[in-house]
Parts: sequence; structure tokens; C-alpha cells
Amino acid sequence: MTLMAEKRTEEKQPEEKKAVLPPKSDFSEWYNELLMMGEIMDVRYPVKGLYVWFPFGFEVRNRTYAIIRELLDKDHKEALFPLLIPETEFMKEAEHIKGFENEVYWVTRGGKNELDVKLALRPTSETAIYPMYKIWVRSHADLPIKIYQIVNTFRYETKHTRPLIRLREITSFKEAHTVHATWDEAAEQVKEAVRIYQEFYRRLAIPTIVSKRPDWDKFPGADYTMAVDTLMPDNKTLQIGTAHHLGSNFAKTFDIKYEDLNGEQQYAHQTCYGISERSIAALISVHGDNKGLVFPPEVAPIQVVIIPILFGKSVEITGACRAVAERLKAEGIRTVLDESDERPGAKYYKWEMKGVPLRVEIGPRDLKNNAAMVVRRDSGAKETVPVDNITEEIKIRFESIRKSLFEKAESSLKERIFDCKTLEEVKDKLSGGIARIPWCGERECGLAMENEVGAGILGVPEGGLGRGAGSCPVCRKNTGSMAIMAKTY
RNA sequence: GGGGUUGUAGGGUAGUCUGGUCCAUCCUACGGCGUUCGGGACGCCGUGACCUGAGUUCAAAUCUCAGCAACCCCA
Repeated sequence: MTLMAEKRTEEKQPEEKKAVLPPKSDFSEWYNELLMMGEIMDVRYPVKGLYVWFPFGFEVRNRTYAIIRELLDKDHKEALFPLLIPETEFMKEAEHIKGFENEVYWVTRGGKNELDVKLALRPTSETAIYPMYKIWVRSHADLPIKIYQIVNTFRYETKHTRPLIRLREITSFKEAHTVHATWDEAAEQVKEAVRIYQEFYRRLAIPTIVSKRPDWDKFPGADYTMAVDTLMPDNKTLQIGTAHHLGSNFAKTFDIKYEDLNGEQQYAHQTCYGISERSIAALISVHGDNKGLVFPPEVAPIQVVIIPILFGKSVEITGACRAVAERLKAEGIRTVLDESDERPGAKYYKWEMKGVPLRVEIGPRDLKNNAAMVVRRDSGAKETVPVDNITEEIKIRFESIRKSLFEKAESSLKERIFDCKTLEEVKDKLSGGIARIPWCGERECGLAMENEVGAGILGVPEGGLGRGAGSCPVCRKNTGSMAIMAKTY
């Protein structure tokens, strides 16, 4: 007994010297552990599907959402609608209800009194916003309306919940709702929304695929849905943005009409499009590595950490570090000088976990040469730079980091898209990423394909990815369009 | 929707099968003091846990049931 116990502890010692992140190849464990160790989210809140943002994670969120705000604010207005939706409004649009009724939380009591009209916690806000749009829209001169809000929404998910990915409370739902005179104008707005989202994800260095969702997978109540997906490290796709053309479906149920130039009453046409904290899940998962978080400088809460390398008491080094920190801060660079009583190596690991894009080390050798060691988080590259133009050197590296993060992520995505001719091939490739296969576009064929391979059709992608030549694996008809299929979150 | 596994300090664990040896093991983290500092330092001192509720029993971390929560597999 004693012998065995001793043996076991001996075996364990070399591997787990320090609390360490599981390798990224064990994606699920890596992801959960990183959220905690990187202080993004505390997953210990005692209600299923609800999680807590740590201040650090919340700052990442806020810096990320500042980008989407900046992009939208060019021609949208931000507003705020109530969380509670009366059952009477919620129940108006038949298809919409069907899509959500199984996941709605209901408020049925106020104190001890039963409510006459139950109140839904918004699963999304169409039915909160459109009764107001009915009041606000009178004439063609009121159009277009482009409003967004960033709010929490609630969905009673029955499947496996996951932090940032499948939640019962979505804390950061950015939803835009627009109203237009014509169907075509609304269609243009959907395109614009997709363009904005792609721009947004480019800023985050996340490569995306845009595709039109098959008819059976569109937003309940929409004419069609465009979706933005990215590919996660475990080869499942994550939907990180959607834009829906609502036609005049909701306008008819909520009676949103405008008077046109000829004095006729016309139904309005609408769109809505959304992004959630799944964008943060993608940000973390796409760029992170075995050492922890990796952030593009724009959203990194801390952009530069300065580590003094001290031998004995060295006023000179401390002084030099402080001077550099002050200069960087004066330039608006988010800088931390780590003067804590830890060994430099321990500090390196700590700040690498937090995803700080650049580390600056200043020690006796550097001081002698009036230089500093600059180390990139993304590549680990170490370079000596003169202290005199350190701010410029750092700014140059920021842009280079964002670019190389994007390039790396993009080639990783491309490597995991496989051209297939048969459903057998698709089945074979799915565990490695996305399968691309001809599809005639017919519903029956699509459903048969999904059924056969046990994965979803994301749709026919925009651009070259969606075009090709071949025959539909089900009906054998020749087609020029290619669908992508993948395991999805 | 169906099936399975699990719940012990802030995190990870031993102990659970076979109830008593356990005011609960080890690693890590955290606080104090000192020596240290170019990739996870060391010494000394200290803090901190049996998911919740009911039951069985002389005795429950350990057995039973329920709840809550987490994870895995299948549709």
C-alpha cells in the first residue's frame, strides 16, 4: 500500500509542477479552464446556463463591443427597449412563436398576485420593439429607421449550456432592427449588415464564412437569413452573427404602415441582425494557445507589460522601467509595470495567460545599451529595440500582430475546408472541419444530405466558396452551387 | 428527448467499493516575514473543504432517496 502510494506521487511530480492549462487540443477542457485562469468568466454561478463576467473579461467584452458600436453608429441610433414583453404582443406572430415558445421564461406573478397578462423575458426583441415601430412609423419620410440595442436576453436552453456559447441568459445581445419602404431596400440593408459584421470580425482578426441559411434553418418569421460562421479549434463551426430579412411579415402582424408618395398606406419592410458574446468565445478560441489567451492589441485590456529584471537593489532599472511606462501611457498605450515580488519567469507565464500582446523587459544588459527587450505574445519573437523610440516600435508591432493573427487564423480555416463529391467523403471529413459539396438547393435533397451525414448544411457561401461545378449527391442534377456542411455548436 | 458518470479548501485531487483509523491526503493558490530575481525561486509561519435536504445507523465524506449543479455518450 505504502509502496504504491509513493510510486504514484513520484510519477506525478514531473508533469504537474504548477497549475497548468490543458492543451488546446483538448478544446473543451482548455476552453473552460482558460475562462477561469484568464479571468474572463466565472463559471461557478449556481444556476445552469448563467455565468459571471470577471472585470478583466468584461473589459475585453466592452472593448470588443466598442468596435461594433463604432461601426454601427455611422448610421444607426442606439436605444433601449424593455426586458418584459406582454404575452399579447409576444403571441402575435405565429411562426415566430413556434420558433421560441419552448424556450421562453415567463413572469407570472408580481409579489403575491397572479398577473392578468403574463410577461415574457425577451428571447429576442422583435415583439418588444415592433409595437413601438407601429407608432413611430407614419410616412415614407420617417424611413429608414435603423436602431440597435445591446441587452441581455433569456432562453430556456434544454441542451448542454456552455459559457459564452450556449447560455440561458445572453448578456450581450447586440440586436439591430431596421424599417424600410421596400423589400429591395431591406435586402440592401441585410447586405450592409453582413458587411459590417465582416468588418467587425476583421478587426478582431477572426476569419468568417458568410452563407445563406437553408430555408429550414432560417429565423422564425423571416424571408431569409444570412449567417456569419467561424470554425472553432475542435472543428465545429460557431455561428457568430446573423442578419434576417423579415419582408413585411412582422409589419403585417404588428401593423407597421407608412404613407407613400402617392398618399397610399403601405406595409413597411424590415430587417434585424444580431451579434452576441459568441464573438468573445470566437476571439478567445481562435487566437488562444497552450499558454493562454492571445488578444489583438485593439481589444486587449493590457497592451504592454513591463518586467524589470532586478539584481539586488537597482534603482536605475526601476527608474528606467517607470520612465518607459509613463511614456507609453502618455501615448494612450494600456501599460502595466509589474513590480510585484515574483521571479521574471513567473511573471512571463502570468501575463502570457492574460493575453498581453507585448512584453517589455529591461535589465542590466539593456540598460547599458539604452535598449529594451520586446517580446511578442503571438509569435514569441524577441527583439532588442532602442528605448528612445520604443513607442513607435510598439505601435508598429501592434499592427503587425493583428495582421499575423488574422493570417494565421485564416490559413487555419482554409486548411480545414474540404472539397467533397460524395456524402461518404463528407462523413469522412467532418471530424476535420468543413465539407464543401455540390447541392442543387432543393429542400428534400438538403434534408436528405443532413440526415445521411449527421451534420447540418450551413448554406451556400457568398463568393467563390459557394460556386463550383458538380452534381447534387442526392438527385444527381448538375449544379453550380456548393454548400458547406459541418458539425455545429 | 434518452442513457451514463460525477460533486471533498479559490483550483486540481486522495479517501467512498468494504461506515468507525479522518477535528480528512497531497499539489496548487492565498496571507505574513526573510533571502532572491534574463523563463514557473527557496526557507519558516499561517488561512482554507466533505453540494443541499431528508432517511438508515450506536456511528455517514463513505449507504439510500430527492433536489441542485457539472461532465460524457447517443438521437
